Amino acid sequence: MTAPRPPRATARRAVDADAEPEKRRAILHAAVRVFAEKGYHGCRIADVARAAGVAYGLVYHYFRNKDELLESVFAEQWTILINALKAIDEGPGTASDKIAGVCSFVLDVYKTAPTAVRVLILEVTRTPNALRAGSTPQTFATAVGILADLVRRGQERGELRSDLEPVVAAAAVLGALEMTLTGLVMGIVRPGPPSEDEIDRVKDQLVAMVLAGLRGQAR
Amino acid sequence: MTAPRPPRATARRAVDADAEPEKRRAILHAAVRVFAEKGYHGCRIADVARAAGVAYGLVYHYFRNKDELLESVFAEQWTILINALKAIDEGPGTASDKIAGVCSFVLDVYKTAPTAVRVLILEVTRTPNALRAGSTPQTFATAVGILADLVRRGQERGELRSDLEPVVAAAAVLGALEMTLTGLVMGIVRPGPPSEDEIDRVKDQLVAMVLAGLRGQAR
Amino acid sequence: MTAPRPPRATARRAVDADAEPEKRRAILHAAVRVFAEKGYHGCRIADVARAAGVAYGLVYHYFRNKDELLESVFAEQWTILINALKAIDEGPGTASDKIAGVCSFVLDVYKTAPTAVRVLILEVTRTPNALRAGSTPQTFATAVGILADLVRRGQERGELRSDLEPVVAAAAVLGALEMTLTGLVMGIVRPGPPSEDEIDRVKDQLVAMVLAGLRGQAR
Amino acid sequence: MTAPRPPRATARRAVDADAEPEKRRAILHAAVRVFAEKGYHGCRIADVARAAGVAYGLVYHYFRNKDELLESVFAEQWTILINALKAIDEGPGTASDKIAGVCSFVLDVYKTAPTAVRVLILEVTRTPNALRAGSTPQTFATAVGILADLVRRGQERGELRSDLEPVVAAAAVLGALEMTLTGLVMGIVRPGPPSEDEIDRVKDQLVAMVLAGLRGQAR
DNA sequence: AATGAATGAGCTTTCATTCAT
DNA sequence: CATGAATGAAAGCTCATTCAT
Repeated sequence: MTAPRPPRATARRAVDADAEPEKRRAILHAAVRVFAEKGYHGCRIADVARAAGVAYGLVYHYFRNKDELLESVFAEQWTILINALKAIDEGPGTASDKIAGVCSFVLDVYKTAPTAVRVLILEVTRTPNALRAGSTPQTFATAVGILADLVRRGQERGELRSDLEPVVAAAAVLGALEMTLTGLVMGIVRPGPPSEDEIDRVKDQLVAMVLAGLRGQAR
Repeated sequence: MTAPRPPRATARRAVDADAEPEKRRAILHAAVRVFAEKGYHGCRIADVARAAGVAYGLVYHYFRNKDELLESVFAEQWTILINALKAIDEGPGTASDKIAGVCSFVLDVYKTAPTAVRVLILEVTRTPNALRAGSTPQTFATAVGILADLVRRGQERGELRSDLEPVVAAAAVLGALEMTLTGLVMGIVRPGPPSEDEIDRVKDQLVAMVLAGLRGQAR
Repeated sequence: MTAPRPPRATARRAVDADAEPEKRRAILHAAVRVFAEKGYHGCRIADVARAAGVAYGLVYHYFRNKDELLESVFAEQWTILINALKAIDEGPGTASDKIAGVCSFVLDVYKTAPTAVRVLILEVTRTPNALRAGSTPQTFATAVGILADLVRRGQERGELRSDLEPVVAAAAVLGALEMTLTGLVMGIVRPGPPSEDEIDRVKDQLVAMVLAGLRGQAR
Repeated sequence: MTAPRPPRATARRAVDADAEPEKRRAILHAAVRVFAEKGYHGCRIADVARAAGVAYGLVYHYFRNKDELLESVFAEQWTILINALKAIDEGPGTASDKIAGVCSFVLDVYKTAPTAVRVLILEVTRTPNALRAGSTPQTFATAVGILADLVRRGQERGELRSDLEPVVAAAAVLGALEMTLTGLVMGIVRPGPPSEDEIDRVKDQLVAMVLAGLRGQAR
């Protein structure tokens, strides 16, 4: 999930000066879980603290208030996604490969960390304005932007149809991805939590559909 | 305190017996606006009452509680959408025509009632479970179901590619529609509120993309 | 205490449109008591509500928050004092009479409403800045100003010594009044709550001292 | 983390054994400032630590708790005042001289340490009971007592009028002193922080007024 | 001696809901 | 029908105090 960092020269001192305190991490992770479970307003600080196994007040030691905590949750999740998008973008392959890669990435992460993905994708656009002001809108735009660039270059190389505005195409792809996920999560595709196989099958269909949509038929 | 009002000239009362009271409508409409503006939890009864220009308590005269009010909002909006989908579904034309019709319908409604559309589409999956139990989940499933049927018949008639599960395809189409809308609303496609022309342009691109995706590659 | 309003033509309807709600008054009065008893920070909203015999939330129905409540307490008390000062100022008598009248007024009110006086006099200058910004500083200045005017006119008429700046003299008089009261309240003059006789005796001494100070000896 | 400091050249340490640690002083001084600025309840331990430039926990190393810290602040300030009063009391001169001396002392100290004086004089009577139990009430009474003694001896020597109870007179003098100071501090006498000259001018007027008040009219 | 993370009781504030008029 | 005052549970936030290092 996190890009592989270059190994340290010296292995000692895992805890360095600017390292993030362990409990801060615990709180952040707990927040993701609780948030995913209960949504923005259902997510009580007390719940987060309990889930993280820390005292109530410690949350306020690390985060100014509830909004800042949840902003941090978003920021972190988006950072992960955006880094992944960038890595895919800068990697090898055709535009089609990369778009397929994006779909795969999201659905693969979903397999291992469904709650995180739910938070990331489902809650983005429905958070209160106050929060959005913090970080989300730009980050959302950034994610769309990366995808749009990808589409644009595919168009320039004649790989993708050129009668679509890149941003529009990017948004549509992201939306298809999100709602498919939602359908999976909500048990609309098939009741109950989806199996890995099922996720893969859906992934293939999604990729096929998306690519066909972006290439368009010659007719 | 309240001055006695002059009695009505005509005995309309009997006729209005089962008509929806004007103030109930006002409350419902206000709820849509406030809900769209602030989201589920940010939407306070006091806000709705103020926006509707009625007294606080009247909301509780017409609705048992907040959840019932918001359920009603959803129910109303979904009913409109589902009726439209059914009408399109049952109307004439190929599956492609109908899918294009759905996209057109949603984006056209958006032109005249953007907030309502936002509520309808954006808030569906993020409302508390309590609410979903009420009406939303089924309705959401219903909408997806209609679209899926449409896809299925298209496949049976050889019009659409048959390597996609209808529900998956339906979800993807709905998602593409929703996120494109979101992009428009959030000013990601172009800053500022979109013009009608712009919405139409986006609509054409969306339809082209979606149909290509559902038909498969020309190869 | 409140200036007598012109009697209404019709005696009915004691509760008119702009009348202050009874419970609001109850809360305000309770606030004075609790505030006097426990000071600014010791004064909990819960205490005030209980003392007023109303529900917790009602306090917030009438006052935006704690600060606004306490500001109102101040404003009310000061209004009473300032009105009394003005009445004395505009009444008949020499400057000496009026100054004696002011001392008498304060100590007399103290006899009947000791807590109110304590709040008014003791807490004025020690309230957090936030509160002062609200109302107190101007009002305090106003009270001093009225006294200073009184002194000035006494000087102009040759009744009081003219080698004192009116504001300085006014502040000193007010201070002597306050601290004497404090001494009485804190049992420094004599242990236990002071009797009415005692208050009168102290009053006489105070007046004698203050007037002598403001007249100065010719020597 | 803290770099090792060079050892002292001279073995002063033994001598300093019972000396007050430098950081303790820093905390105490910081407490005076913060306390003066924000009042008892507005004064947070964190603020004091920050103002003193020491770690949070160190405050608790030197003081058992917040109350003890603030008691120490009071105790220190009052000790200074009471010592000065005693020195003046036991020194040479008439009662009038001594009373003038007290006024001068307070206003002179105010010139060099305005915040300390404010704390000392302004906060005395408004601190929570808990604190008073510690030290303040007695000390306050002590200060008044010394002044009262001074007045009594002046009366016995026929220097001051004898129709005043010494405690009452003492309280009034202290009050006049305090409120004049307050007026100065709050910019009621003249806007902005007072100049030294201004303080001196006010002092002369105050002394003249107080002495006239205590001597009574020659009649 | 010195540090600052960690704790949790206590208070303020919000807001859905009720109810008397 | 209509009103809005009244209620109180629930949640956010603060800050004195403790403790491991």
